[in-house]
Amino acid sequence: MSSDASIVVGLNAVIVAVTKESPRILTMSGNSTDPFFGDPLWSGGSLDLLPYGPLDPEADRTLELTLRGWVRERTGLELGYVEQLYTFGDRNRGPRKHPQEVPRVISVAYLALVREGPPSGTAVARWRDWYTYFPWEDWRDGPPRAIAEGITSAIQDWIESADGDRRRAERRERAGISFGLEGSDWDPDRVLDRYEILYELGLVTEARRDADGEVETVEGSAASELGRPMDMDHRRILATGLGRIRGKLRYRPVVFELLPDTFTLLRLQRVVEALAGVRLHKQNFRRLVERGGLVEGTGELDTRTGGRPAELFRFRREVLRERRAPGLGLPPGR
Amino acid sequence: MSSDASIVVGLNAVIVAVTKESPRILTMSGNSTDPFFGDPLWSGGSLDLLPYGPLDPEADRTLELTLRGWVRERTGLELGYVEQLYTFGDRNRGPRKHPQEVPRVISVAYLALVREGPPSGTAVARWRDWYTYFPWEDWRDGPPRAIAEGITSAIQDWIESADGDRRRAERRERAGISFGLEGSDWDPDRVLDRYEILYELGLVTEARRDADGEVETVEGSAASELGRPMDMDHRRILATGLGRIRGKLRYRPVVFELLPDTFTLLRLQRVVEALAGVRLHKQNFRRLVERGGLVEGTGELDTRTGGRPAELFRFRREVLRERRAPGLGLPPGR
DNA sequence: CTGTATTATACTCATCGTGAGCACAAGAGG
DNA sequence: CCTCTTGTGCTCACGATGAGTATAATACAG
Repeated sequence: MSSDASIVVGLNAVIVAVTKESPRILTMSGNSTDPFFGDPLWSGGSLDLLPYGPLDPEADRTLELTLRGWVRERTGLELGYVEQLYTFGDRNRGPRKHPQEVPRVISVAYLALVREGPPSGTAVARWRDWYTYFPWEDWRDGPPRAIAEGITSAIQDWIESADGDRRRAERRERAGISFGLEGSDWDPDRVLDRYEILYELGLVTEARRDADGEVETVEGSAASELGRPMDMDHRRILATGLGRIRGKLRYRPVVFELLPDTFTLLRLQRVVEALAGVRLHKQNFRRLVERGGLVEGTGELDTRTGGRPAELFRFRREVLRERRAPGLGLPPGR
Repeated sequence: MSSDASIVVGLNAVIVAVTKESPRILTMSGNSTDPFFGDPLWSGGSLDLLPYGPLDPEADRTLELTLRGWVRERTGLELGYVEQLYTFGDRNRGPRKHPQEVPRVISVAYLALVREGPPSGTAVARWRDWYTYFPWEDWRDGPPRAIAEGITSAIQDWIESADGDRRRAERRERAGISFGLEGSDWDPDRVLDRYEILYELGLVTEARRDADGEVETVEGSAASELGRPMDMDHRRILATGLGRIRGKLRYRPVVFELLPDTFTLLRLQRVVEALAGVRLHKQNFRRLVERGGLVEGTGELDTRTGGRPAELFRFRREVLRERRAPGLGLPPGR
């Protein structure tokens, strides 16, 4: 039963780190012919890819161990927090080049957090700021240009162009919830919803590629594109990961996986803001984090702050036992 | 790459309904030779199973549609809310009967909610109260007997029997968080954590089965067992589903998928309590639900309440746009 | 060595959500 | 008519949260 050879199972990884105030993910260029990572037989060509590894049925006992193993081997990175993200198994994921020749691909995607460090292993991988792929998700310096120029009006057109009042209302509601229009707040977690709407609107390259057959985006061309595209459905996977980590921040102390052992409170805040794509109130953030028992001061000070020296803090692991949902950041909204 | 025939991909479903105050899941008896559901070639034998269906690579476009399709076909049920739960792919899932002959099985598990109704299709399926499988999870009438008689003391023994202070402290912490001992609250969501500890303790049948080779549990025997066992790792999958739905209740209005169009507030509360396994404060629940805009009254009254007639309410879908996390129930704790 | 910029940290205040209860309303059944 | 049962409105205390003011401690320019 279903041991048909036309099913392929692989693992994908969204590997996140934060450098300074920039959230980064590990990607590989599609041109690489890395024999282990990638090798996208049925992919589009030169576009970016998420790290990919096939599943060896004889290999490690668990999927997670398999993932940790090949990431270590190929990049030298030791993954900290790892969680399963989602399993993608729909047909027609990616360009419809030779639909009939393409096997059914089941990708089990994982989200992983690492402390920053250069990729050092055998793979051709590099860190990129994730807002390169999702420029409309970064609200730290006010509404992103992508939103102001184009997205909002494109959405209005899309709403107006629906057939009938009912469909129009549906679109209005959906867009409103996702993009925080008409009374709704902009919810940082809804990354996937937003990407999918933009896909439907044909505003991301992948949409046209999947529809028209093939659009080889040369580096630098299509300057008007919304964000850097990825191969296959990897940007969708990335959107899923981004949304997941933003949600997780609220109720699990996962940020600390991205930070060194000790850090100032501002550093912590900047990392949270980088992930959330939103600015936070400094004093309240401090209160939340200290009074919530998430951190404890080491007596030491960091003098490289530029102003008054800041105390260095460390994560209090005990908090896991004490509080139910020891997360932080991300205002709950209305 | 990995199109090896020794990988098998299938779908599992945790299908939930609530009858009166009893949360139920759809299970099948392992003895059935249903040609579609089940047919557990490498399973243990007579134990209960979750609905299972192989993945046909040629079939439906998405995994979720495949699932909806075969559930409709075999049980006549139209699934409401469906979400992907987790993908299980570890080796050695289930009895080690013939380890070498067993293919690597990747199971994509889904959580689905339905309004109650008898299974009517071609499959040999039946509803069971899920606390049959997890008797220690039902705190609606105070601490469950399973906790009082046995579990607590077994955990104490387990903690004491660890090698060294460090390991002892680790076990104490882990058990404390999971079972709400020593200052921690009992968190309804941690269903999987608890099941895994009981598994490690050897208190659930599956643990001994997996270790010893084979323990065929005859109906009625092993009265001292903690809960009704299931085949393979299906009880683990079920625990995952139970935990997920409890967590989801907090921030998504999923309960309404289990209720008829109109209902009294007490009915709603009972359903939430059934899922959460915890009693809630009536007046506050009412306030939460009404002032949160989750429901709206229809003028009608239900006179079959036993006391004063209660107003019938309906779910307000608009709430999805208005509030960020329109969930309910489950006290946040400490 | 003085002022200014920059960051760190303490404290206040209004508001709102939530846990816990009291009180009363409106039916059914003896 | 009394009592039981369920439904519904309201209060009160407390803690979490959003927003802002004030002050401390450093670097650096002039």
